[in-house]
Amino acid sequence: MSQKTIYHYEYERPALATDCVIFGFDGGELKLLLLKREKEPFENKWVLPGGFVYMNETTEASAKRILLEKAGIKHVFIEQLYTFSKLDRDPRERIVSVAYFALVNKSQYKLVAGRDTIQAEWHAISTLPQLGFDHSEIVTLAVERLKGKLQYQPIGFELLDEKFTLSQLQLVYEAILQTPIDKRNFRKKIIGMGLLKQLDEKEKNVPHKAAFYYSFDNSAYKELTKKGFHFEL
Amino acid sequence: MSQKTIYHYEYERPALATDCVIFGFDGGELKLLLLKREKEPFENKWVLPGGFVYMNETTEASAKRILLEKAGIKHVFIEQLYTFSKLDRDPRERIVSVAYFALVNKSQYKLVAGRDTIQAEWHAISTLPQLGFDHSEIVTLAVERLKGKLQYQPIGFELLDEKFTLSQLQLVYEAILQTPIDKRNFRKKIIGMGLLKQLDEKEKNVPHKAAFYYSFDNSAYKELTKKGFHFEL
DNA sequence: AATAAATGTGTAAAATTAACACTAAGAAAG
DNA sequence: CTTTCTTAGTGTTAATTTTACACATTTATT
Repeated sequence: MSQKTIYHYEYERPALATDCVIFGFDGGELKLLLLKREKEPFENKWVLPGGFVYMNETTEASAKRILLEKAGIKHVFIEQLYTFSKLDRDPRERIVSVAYFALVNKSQYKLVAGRDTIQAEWHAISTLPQLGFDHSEIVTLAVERLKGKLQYQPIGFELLDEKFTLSQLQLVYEAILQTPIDKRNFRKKIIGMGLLKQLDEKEKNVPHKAAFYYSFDNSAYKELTKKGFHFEL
Repeated sequence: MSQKTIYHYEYERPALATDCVIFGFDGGELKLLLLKREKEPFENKWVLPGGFVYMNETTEASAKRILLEKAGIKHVFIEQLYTFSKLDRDPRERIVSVAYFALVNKSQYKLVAGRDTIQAEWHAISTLPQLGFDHSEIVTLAVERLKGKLQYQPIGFELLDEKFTLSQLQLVYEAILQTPIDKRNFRKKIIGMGLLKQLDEKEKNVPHKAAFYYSFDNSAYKELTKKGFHFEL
């Protein structure tokens, strides 16, 4: 039924792939979604979700497809990170990989344990296992980029529910920037920007004073951006 | 003598190339090195220097090779910019391109007019001609990135001679950031960082008071960086 | 009713940034 | 050789931003 087609080129070509660094946040910690490889090379090692780029898709489309196919994740913040091209980064053949990083509201995605019989798990950034290929390098760069980005783009809440408390948001910043932040100063600054809407709703069933929920006001952000505003924590 | 080898793959592969955005600075203006195409597609249009990635080189090595082959430029600041992968960015076939940007001391390089009989010319950023392929998009991103980078990494002098005056440096900042800067505040700040060595030498043959030359103190920068210092204009 | 836990709030000191103008040096022109 | 032109070099003050810091409030639990 399926006839094998072979493609010919006058010059040798590296294969082109994408890899995804998927960040989540939980219990005050930054996490990473990893897959366990079930084949050589790096059998039983943890790796980033990745795959080859199809001829009819951009690298970004490819990354999004991989997010969906390998982790069931869609409609999330995603951005190109860097292109990795060391000659021996894959022992099988020359593969150049365009890496992307994504910010996910972890609680919204139940891991489809066993999808494609691949094991997928969230790992705390601080206790990552050894990774296959050059994926440690990719992760290191992604974490750096995330740190930088967090400070001059409002992306912290991409890791949270649509409604979040200011304390939750502060925890995100503290976990990623790896530094304690003064509560009053944080609130003053972040509220002062006018990017958050305070909702009428409060937390429920918490064993202490309930906090108000906030949500990111995207239209306000767009307006301000148009006027030359630029976010900075 | 040369037998044509054909490479075949089980799956179709995009071709992989690099393109270089080469910045120079001159007469108070930011400039870009462009080549004039002499073949279809985009015959007689200006484009960025670029070429295919060889199997035995990383994309960065490829970009550096292109810098040298097409512009005679070597040993300069170069950094990966972004990977462009729109399906139709090249009308001939699918080519994914990893773009790099380089900062060059323009006065050090006489343009080898006619190398490969290709016309190479510096164009002011403010008056660029229409570019072939998706190169306008690449340039736009490169300029943005340069603006951002300039403010939190000491790279301004990459565009100048090894010895430069503070006024020259200020001009670089003003041209790229597109904003006037107060002379006294600029000097205070940049000198206060301790990254510049004042030399004994002064300008010569200027029709006014001669300015001292300075040079970037790389070892001081490394030391400071180790101690957690981070540059910010 | 008391306890425990996290929310929410303002002020003062310190540090940084922004604004601003004149003298000094050197070459060129008369 | 005097004047003119051009750019170098330099400090202070006000305004703004950032940092540091503590207690009363609310809610669930015991």
